[in-house]
Amino acid sequence: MDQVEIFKALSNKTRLQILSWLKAPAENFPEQPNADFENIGVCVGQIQNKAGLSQSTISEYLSILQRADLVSATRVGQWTYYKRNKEGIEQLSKIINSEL
Amino acid sequence: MDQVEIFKALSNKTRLQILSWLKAPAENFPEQPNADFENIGVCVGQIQNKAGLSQSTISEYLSILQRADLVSATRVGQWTYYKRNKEGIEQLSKIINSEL
DNA sequence: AATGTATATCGACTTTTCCCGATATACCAA
DNA sequence: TTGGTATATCGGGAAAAGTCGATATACATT
Repeated sequence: MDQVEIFKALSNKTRLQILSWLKAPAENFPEQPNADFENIGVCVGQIQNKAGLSQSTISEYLSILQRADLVSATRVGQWTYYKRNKEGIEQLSKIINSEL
Repeated sequence: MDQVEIFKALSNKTRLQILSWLKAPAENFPEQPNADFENIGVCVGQIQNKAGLSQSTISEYLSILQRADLVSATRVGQWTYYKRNKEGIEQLSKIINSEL
């Protein structure tokens, strides 16, 4: 993964917010029926509601975060659940500590 | 300082390189007469030579990095020396560890 | 099979970023 | 004070990102 792409993914207020919401889903989202968001993540619709941007924009933002390895996605039925990707974020932390 | 501005500053290959060069100036730049770059930093011209972009572009890039608190500048005579800003980079590291 | 819901993708428009050359400013030396 | 060097700022054209509404796709329910 290109480092520049990681930082570009983070260069947007809404995407930063999404990432911080996904750090503590229970504090930031109402409960979901049939899906434990601590394990599987939060579905696109909930993130969209909270962010207040259009569905297409949020879907694209989530895929930008995913391409940067900052979140991961799981499809279950008609829903896609996104959650924070611990490894990717640790990787970023390492880049900063070793290269900058 | 706005977090988004910090990540924007890092969303560019050349600016990331500059920052990594400034982490170890002695390894990345030829000696400068009359200026210890470990203490005071590296002048714009040397950075420009190494980066291979225009003078105006590099000057602007350095000021973007400075506004993000990632580097600091010292003017001495006709030269401006830029160096890595340890505090700003530590701050960034903290943001990532605590908020993302 | 038909309809409804969740998400992804497309096309378009606007705003921002990239990067340049030209010019301005600051400082130094003769 | 004139000219030279280093850096900053300005104006602009091309490329990328932000964001939307419309449409496509995928799945579930009847």
